[in-house]
Amino acid sequence: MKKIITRFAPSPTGPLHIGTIRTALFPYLFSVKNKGTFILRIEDTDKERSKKEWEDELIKGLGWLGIKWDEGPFRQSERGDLYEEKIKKLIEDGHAYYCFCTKEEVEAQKQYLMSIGESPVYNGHCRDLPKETVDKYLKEGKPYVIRFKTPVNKIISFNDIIRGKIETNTNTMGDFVIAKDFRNCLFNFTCAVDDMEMKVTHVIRGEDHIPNTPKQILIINALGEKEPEYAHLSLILGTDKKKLSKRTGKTSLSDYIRDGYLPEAILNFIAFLGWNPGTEKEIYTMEELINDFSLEKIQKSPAIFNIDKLDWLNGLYIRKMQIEELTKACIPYITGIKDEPLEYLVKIVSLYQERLKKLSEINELTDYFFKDKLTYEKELLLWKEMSFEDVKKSLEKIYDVILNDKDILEEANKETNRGNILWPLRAALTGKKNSAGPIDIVNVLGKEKSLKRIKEAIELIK
RNA sequence: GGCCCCAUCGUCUAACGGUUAGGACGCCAGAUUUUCAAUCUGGCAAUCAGGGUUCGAUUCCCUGUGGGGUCACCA
Repeated sequence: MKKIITRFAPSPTGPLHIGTIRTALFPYLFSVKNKGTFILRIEDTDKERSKKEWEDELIKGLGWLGIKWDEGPFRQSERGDLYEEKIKKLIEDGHAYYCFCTKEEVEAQKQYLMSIGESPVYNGHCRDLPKETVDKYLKEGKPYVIRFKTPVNKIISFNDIIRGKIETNTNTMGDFVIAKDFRNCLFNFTCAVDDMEMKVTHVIRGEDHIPNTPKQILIINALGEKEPEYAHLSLILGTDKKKLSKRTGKTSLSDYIRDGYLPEAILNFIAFLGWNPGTEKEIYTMEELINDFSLEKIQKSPAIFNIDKLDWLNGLYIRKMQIEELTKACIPYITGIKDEPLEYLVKIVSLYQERLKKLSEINELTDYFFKDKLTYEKELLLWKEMSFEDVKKSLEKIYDVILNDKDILEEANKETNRGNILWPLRAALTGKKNSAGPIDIVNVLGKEKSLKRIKEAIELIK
């Protein structure tokens, strides 16, 4: 069987989008599963919008997720010679031609055609210009573009692995532009040439490329090769059912990294947006994904990005982490750290491991460990029917218990309701409505600090 | 507007043409509990509409509706 070659071909024109990750993940999984080759190709033919910083972010992001490529990164900006050669060949063979129409003329045509309800395509004005005229215009230095000579009224058909047969009449696409000049080729052309030259067997990409596919097939065929297989992934939508955008939520991977999502959770979540193994298992490592992946099980309909499920998954992966590893991951998020030893931080983080959904939450949850003095309303110390007088008595009692190293729980159980002891203690130690268990906190905070905070609480209600 | 794609709980989804339409997230209730989580138990909740084909349609076909994509000298 032919060796499988897939590619991920992003444009470095902005932050790494969460939807883009999926168009990287699926061809990656497919190629690794089939022991194929996965190529990273940077499509940076748009010199205005392509930036090195975006490429760096892209590569960093893929590394963070654990998506590894076998070949590349290849940059289209470095492949100009190849494109020039191919475009010349197309012109020589009569598959492409110079067009001298101005942008304005073409735009006006398009508007007109749309207004009368027809496909807005180029009218072929320069399609059959006599050679002498072309030479004359070129000599005069008249601005031009190069258009592909699309066959008239022909059905281009391909069998999409995910969607089945897709047919397009060439009349709906017309003679599209493939290059501004020999050194400035456009997307459909460079993409087709590269897929062909790199011997890509499976093009797996977003469904926004479906309309481009027949154009690319035409180009590849005109260059004398057979087109690859195509698989078009549905898009990821925001909660407003529109293409995921900044308006409806965070879209770039860096935002999610900053919030403290784990790569395992992002990967697991993204993989299950539009794919599932057909079983009820849904917690998957990369290894397992590779093992169970198949293009046939990919969903045709678009999926809405549901942050609640990601949060749940992330919490799950956080709970599975080794505590020391989790602590190290949390440290960058804790703003109050001075020179506390790692083992102390480990104790703090372990108090919150099962309460954490995102690493970024650790700061607010544990800030009381890093403050000298807590500020809170004295009402916070009140538990159910207690009066301030009751609270004061409770706190004084706990003070005595801790001072004399007595068992806190045992003492609390002597009360009619142990909340009478435990709630004011918790509030005094943390200054918060919700927290980890007070006895655990005393153990981490230490006797001296705990006593100090209880004393401060007693002062507060005086 | 032309062309193309899509359609099962709120969301992600399962169901060789025959299932009480299953699971997960979320939500609600209960258990546990000093709070919040975590955990466990239970509950609510879906086949877009109308026509066919068939003994039987979530599943196949047609039409409609809805949503999305695309129509660049962007990718």
